Amino acid sequence: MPATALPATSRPLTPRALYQDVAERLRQQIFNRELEPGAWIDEQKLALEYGISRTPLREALKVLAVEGLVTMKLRRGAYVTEMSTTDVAQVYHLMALLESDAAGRVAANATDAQINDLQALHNRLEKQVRERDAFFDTNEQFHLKLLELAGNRWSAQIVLDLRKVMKLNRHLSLFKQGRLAESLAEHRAVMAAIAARNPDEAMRLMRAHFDNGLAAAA
Amino acid sequence: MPATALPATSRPLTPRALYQDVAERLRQQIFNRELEPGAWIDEQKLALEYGISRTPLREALKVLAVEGLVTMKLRRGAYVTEMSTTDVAQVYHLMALLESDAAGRVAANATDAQINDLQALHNRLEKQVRERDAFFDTNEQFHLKLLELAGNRWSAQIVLDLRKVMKLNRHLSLFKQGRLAESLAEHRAVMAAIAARNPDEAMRLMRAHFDNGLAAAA
DNA sequence: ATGCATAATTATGAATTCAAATTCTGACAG
DNA sequence: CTGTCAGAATTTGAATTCATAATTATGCAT
Repeated sequence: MPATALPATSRPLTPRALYQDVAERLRQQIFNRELEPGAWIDEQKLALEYGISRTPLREALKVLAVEGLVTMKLRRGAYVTEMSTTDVAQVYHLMALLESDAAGRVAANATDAQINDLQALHNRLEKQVRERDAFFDTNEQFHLKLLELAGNRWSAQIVLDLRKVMKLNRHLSLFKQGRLAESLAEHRAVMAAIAARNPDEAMRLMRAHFDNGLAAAA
Repeated sequence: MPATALPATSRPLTPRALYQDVAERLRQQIFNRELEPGAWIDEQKLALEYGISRTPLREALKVLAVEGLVTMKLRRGAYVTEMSTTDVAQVYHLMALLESDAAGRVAANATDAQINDLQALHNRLEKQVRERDAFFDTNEQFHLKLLELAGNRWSAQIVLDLRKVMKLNRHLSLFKQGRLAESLAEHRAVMAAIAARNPDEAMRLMRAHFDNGLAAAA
C-alpha cells in the first residue's frame, strides 16, 4: 500500500505542545476575568476542567509566571498577579519607551510598502470609533505591526508580554468614555509623522500618546 | 559557584522551588559553555547528573525558554539558543534604551545617599581595571544597582533577562583588549553626570557607552 | 468557651510510569 | 552504490503515583 506518503517534513498531528495551548487558554481566562487578580489557581480543578493531567498545566503556569501574569508561591501554588497602580505606571512608562523608539525607527527605515500596510491598519481604525471591541482589536494590531516593522524581535516580544500584563488591569484607559476619540486623534498624528518620515516627531507623539493613556488610566 | 549554600539550620528547608534551583544551575552551565549554543540538551542525562527526575528539569527548561536562553522544538527537545549578530545588535539597542532611561531617572530622582552607593560601586570598579573577572562582576553590579535605583521593577527584570541572554554571546565586548579601559572611562563620565544631577547628559553618555560596546562586539 | 496540641485532610512538589513520535539501524530492491 | 522502507531503540510528552508540607479539623485541658 503506497498510501500517498506525505513528505516527512509535513506538519505534525499536534501543531504545538500542549503546555503552550494550555498557557494560551489560561491567559484568555485571566483576561476575561474568569480568573481574577489575586485569586488562587486550583490545579486539580483546572486540570479536570481542561481534561488534562496536572503536568502540562503546571508547565504552563511556570511560563505565565515568567511572563508575570501569575505569581508562584512556594508550597502554596499559583495566584493571578495583582497589578498595583505603581506597576501600571511603570509598565506604561516602559511601553512608551519601547514603542516610541519603534515609531522612530519605522519612520526612519521602513519601506513605502510597509508604511502603506501600517496606514491601512490606521484607516481601519478610523472607521471603528463607534465599535469599542473592534477598535480595541485593531488598535492592538496597529501597535504590534509597528513593532514588527521596527524589526527588533526582542523588543517586539517584550512589548507583547507587557501588553498581556496590562490586560490584568481592569480600568484600561481606552475604556474611558471619550478616551477613544482622543486616542484616535493621537494615533492619526503619529501615523502622519511616520508617513512624513519624521522620526523625532513620531517618537515625541508616540510618547505623548502613552503619557495621555497613563493619565487617563490613573 | 554562588550556589547560595545557606546553612542547613537556616529557616526554610527548601528556600525555593527545586525547578528554580535547576533553572539557575542550567543558566550557569550555559554561561560557562558547558552547554554550548546550538547544543541539544539531553534531559535524561542531565536529570541523572543532577540527581533529580525529569519533571522539575522540564519545568526549568520551560522557564529558560521564555527567558530566551533555550529554544524548545516540538517533539525534539530543548536546544541552547544561538544568538545571531543581528540578535546581539538588537539586544544591545534595547539595553541602551532601558539603561539610558534608568540613568536619566536616577540623575533626576535618586537621593544623595543612593547616589553615594552607586559612586561606591564605581569607585570599586576603578580599582579593578587589572582583574578582568572582578571588573566584570562589579560592572554588572553597578548596572543592576542603577536599575534598582531607577525604581522600575519591570524594567529591571527585563534588563536582567537581557543580560543573561547576552552572556550566550562568546565575544563579549568587554573581553576585547583595551576595551576595559575605555569602558571604565565611559562609566566615569556617566557617573559624573549622575552625580551632577544632569539627566540629559547621563542618558546621552549611557547610550554612547552601549553604542561603543556594540561597536566593539561586532 | 478559649487556647493549644495533635490528628486528618488536602494540595503541592517530585518521581515514576506509560504512550507516542522521532531517529537509528540495516536489509533489500533498483 | 544509492535510496527506501521496516522495525528496533531512543526520547519526548503526558498521565499517574507517591511523598511531604500546609491547612483544616478535632479533642483535651484550662
